[in-house]
Amino acid sequence: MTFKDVSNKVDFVALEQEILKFWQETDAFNELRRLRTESEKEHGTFSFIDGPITANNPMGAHHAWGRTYKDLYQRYNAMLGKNQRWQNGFDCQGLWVEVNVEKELGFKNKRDIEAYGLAEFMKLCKARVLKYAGVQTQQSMRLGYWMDWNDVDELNRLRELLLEDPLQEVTVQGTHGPVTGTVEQVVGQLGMPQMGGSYFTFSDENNYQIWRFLQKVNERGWLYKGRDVMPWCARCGTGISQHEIVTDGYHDVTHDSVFVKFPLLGREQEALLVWTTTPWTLSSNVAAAVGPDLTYVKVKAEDGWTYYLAKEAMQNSLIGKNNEILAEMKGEDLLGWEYSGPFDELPAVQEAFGEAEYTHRVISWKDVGSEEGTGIVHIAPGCGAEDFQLSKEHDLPVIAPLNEDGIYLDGFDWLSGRSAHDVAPDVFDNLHEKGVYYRKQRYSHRYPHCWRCGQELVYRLVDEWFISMGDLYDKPREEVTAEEKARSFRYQIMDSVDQAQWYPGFGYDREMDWLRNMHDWMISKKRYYGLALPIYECGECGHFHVVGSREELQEQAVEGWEMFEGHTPHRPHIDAVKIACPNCGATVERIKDVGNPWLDAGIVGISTVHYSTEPDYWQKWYPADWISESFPGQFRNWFYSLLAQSTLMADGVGPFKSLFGYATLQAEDGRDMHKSWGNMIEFNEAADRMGADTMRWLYASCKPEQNLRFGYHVGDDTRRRFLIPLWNVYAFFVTYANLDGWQPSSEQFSVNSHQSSVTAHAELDRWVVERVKETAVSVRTALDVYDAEKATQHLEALLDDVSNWYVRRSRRRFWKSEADSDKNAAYATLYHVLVEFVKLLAPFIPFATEEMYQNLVRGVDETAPASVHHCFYPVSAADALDQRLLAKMRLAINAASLGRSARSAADVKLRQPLAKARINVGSQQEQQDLAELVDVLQEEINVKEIEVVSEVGELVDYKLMPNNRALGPKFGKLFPKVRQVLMALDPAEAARTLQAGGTLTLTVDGATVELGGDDVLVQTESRGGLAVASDKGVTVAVDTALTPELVQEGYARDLVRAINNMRKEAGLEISDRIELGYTAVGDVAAALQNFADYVKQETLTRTLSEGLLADALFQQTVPVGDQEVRLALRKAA
RNA sequence: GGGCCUGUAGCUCAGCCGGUUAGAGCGUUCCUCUGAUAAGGGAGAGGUCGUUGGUUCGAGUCCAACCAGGCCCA
Repeated sequence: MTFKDVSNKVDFVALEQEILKFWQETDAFNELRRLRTESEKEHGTFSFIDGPITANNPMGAHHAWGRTYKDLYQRYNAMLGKNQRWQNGFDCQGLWVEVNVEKELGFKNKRDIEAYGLAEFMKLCKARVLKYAGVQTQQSMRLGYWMDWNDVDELNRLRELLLEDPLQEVTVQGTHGPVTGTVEQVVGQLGMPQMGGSYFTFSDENNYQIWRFLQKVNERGWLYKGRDVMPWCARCGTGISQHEIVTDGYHDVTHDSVFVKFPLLGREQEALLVWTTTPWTLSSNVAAAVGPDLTYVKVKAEDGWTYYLAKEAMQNSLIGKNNEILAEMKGEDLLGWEYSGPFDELPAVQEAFGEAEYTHRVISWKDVGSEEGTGIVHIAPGCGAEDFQLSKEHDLPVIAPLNEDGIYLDGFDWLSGRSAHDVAPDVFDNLHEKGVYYRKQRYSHRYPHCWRCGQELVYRLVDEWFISMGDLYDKPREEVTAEEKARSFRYQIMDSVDQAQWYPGFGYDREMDWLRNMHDWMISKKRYYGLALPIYECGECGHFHVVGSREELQEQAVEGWEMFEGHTPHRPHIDAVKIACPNCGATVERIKDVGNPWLDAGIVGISTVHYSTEPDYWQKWYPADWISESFPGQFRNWFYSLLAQSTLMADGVGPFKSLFGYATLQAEDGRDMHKSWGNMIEFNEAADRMGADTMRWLYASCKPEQNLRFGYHVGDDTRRRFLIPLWNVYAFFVTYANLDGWQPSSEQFSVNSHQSSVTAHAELDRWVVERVKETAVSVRTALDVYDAEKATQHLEALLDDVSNWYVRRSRRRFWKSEADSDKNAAYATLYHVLVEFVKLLAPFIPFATEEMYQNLVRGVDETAPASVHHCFYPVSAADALDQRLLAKMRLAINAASLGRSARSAADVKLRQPLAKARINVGSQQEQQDLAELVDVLQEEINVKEIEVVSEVGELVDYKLMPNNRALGPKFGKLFPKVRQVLMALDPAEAARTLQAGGTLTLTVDGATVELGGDDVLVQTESRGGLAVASDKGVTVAVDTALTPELVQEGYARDLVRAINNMRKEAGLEISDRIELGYTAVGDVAAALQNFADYVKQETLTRTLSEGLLADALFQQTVPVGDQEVRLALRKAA
């Protein structure tokens, strides 16, 4: 036996596990790396920089989508011979890790962390990262993702040792030998050249490169400390940057909003009516804003008060119907009016107003509208971003009420010490007591929430560190001068965006849109576990200094270095180091803030390609040829930070040449996947139930720019549509090749060296080989522009042609017992097709293709590459394809399909032979092709004769249609009448005139109109009584008249089918001979006599005799024609 | 509040510069083929092209408004 036997009942999941073991045992990935190091000289490199995955949880099905693309294109490029870095990345620092560790420890807020101890807390954060890096590594391998993965056991060992004691010595196996150090030091070197494996953003190198980046930012004068009102999470105790808040952060919630009276000074029972959705901010009210152009009214209300509010807001605001309008005025008429505020009794308010010598007053703000609220807006500059802006314009005092935890500071009387989140009811009561409460209202709106912990945000006045994005000049980009560009970071980043190809194209516009609109980048976070911002702000003189490296810090350190020595640059140890202020010499400590996590992810374009240590390596791999991530979110996150940091570090050379983005993975019900909704699919579950190849084919074949609906139903569909038919072809080949003991010859396959003696078969062989070549061309073309969807379509079309035409048409060549040149050609051809097909498919479905390759190729040729993934991708010249042959066979496939369709329309089953089919095609070439294909078509359509007719009118009726596109513009309003007259003509006659090149002369409204061939479309439609089918210029008609001979032959075929079915049910081998007995009368009996040879041959029957067999192995009664036939068989000796 | 996208069969989606009778896949019903088949082939049923106006000889396609959903930015 040449090949390992293959069952057509395949368990893909079990097979994938076998292949994983095989790859591990043969060290297949590392062998590929060795091979590509060698082929690099000839084929060059493919540089991929991985966007880090957050090492915080197990992977979901959505991660597998992205990782399928990443693996697919890396494998494809490997098969092009290109060398690669194969480095995966883990995102390791930031709030998400902290939040989860806090949860595990049952912590409520930041104070719990401080009490627990920073050093211990950091240790747990790093350990959590190592744990999930291990989990995700395992899962990625299960997907078939080939990368330079870390040994998962080693990651777990480091994690355990770290938890035990970070300062104990450890030795691990590195790329060029053992690496020794404390556990903390070794973990800090993960992913570095001496260690290999995935990069980890908590590595020393990553952190120090961000230091260098921030130093450069500062050198340009773009780094500054800003005071602003920012969205703030009270639970996490940190500001949330603009990058983080949009979309993900907004949720619909319902709050109690309140209408409050702001009594006007010096007027009795007169007040501004003001509305707010955030009652806790009333304590910090400073002003009331009106729209200068809005119309306001003075209203005598039912409660005896006189209110001022926007006219349009009356209905939504005032209680009752008996409110009398006393006067109308413009908003600007109210400006400067003074009022008493709702919390004037609070010490903090009195202090702020006293210092500023200010009273509450009405100010103007053009953005005030009257659709919501009262048209008079409560302004609290310490509690709202727009309010804060206004305070700068109008020189208003700022009252900031909250501390980091969202608790009222001292000076707010009864509010002090309470959380802003739950004071609303008491604020209402308090307003009531003071007589300024009007009413409350339930109000639903989109309100920002913390993207990590889910709590509602508040707006809080803070000091944070920012990177300036620079001016946005009010002119087209091409007019921005070099000097202006040098000042504005955003324009430099735009230039990097220009340097890349964006797939799909709208990604370019989205990124540009973000760059035009983005604010300065807030990079600080008042947290613990993350990048230690290397900013040293002098308490004496106010100067701040940025340290650019560990070495610089050591040089400048004046105390605390020994506390830090030997540690990774994280809190708390880094905080011990103090430097001398370069300006005044005072001792300065690091600001306590850590960095925005997108700094960690964005620097990897620099830090992972040996930027500072190996310039040659850096030059070789930067910029990346390709990066890929999911679109939503990444324009303002990873794409943005990668572009920004790389552009500055690489002096204007953008980080990637092409970017491929894809949309969002949804559940089959069309909703986002959420654990709590029960529609979440974990990666492991999907891989175990569906199989990784199935997932990969599903992902590769979908439209990347559209949201993908993922689930087990689409999985089943994908497997049935592609993997199973592919496997069946493979199993068919192996089954028969083994039966025949066929084996591939050692010389290179060529059609000529394996030519069938049967002309038609030789042509079929040549055709399928051309189809493979054609597919290789189109798949390469698609993959070269990252169009996996198109590539899979070509590959599916090839499978259809191989399975449903080539193998089906060739089946008998494999069955027959003589081992002649025809059979050998069939084997050689199908073998060649399968091997090439498997290579074409290898990047898409690495498991099944490996299995097939091992059996088909490696099993018979020990000199072949050890894995299909070590092979080169099939290559063909597009201009050398035999287009004639391809078109000819396409015509045959098309005509056969139409023939079956015509039979079906006439309700004649395919087993019933018919006398004749008539076929019409347009061109001479096609007519000639058809004439050469009559044998094929006779078999396919099951007719005795094929007649090629040159005149389609013999098969169908003509129908005339106006060519609207031509006639519409020509006749305009007259067109309907022209159309009417045209339709009234005799279609057959008119068609003949036009086909002869003549023109039609019509009389329309007394005028004469000439219509030529371009003006009229001649269509055909089935003629009543004929079985006809027509498509794309091909028309097939079948003659459905039956003769007794045809009927008998049909019976014979029915019997063959029934007998073969019995053989199968009786459990006979395909090659077993049988003896057969029957009882039948009339036509059926005649059929068995007249077609005895045919029946015997088709069923491997030695003797066919009337009457039932005495010791039958199997017998059955089957319906044939209108009678029941009794059949009995036994195995022949 | 501004901007963008989407709305076509039960489901998922095509539909070019406005042009004839609006298509495909899945599902469904019926038929058929099958010694590679967990497959294949054919036919049928299934549509107010989100709504309302407009432009035009002609609108799924262009324009306007509205409705619904999504996204981006305030």
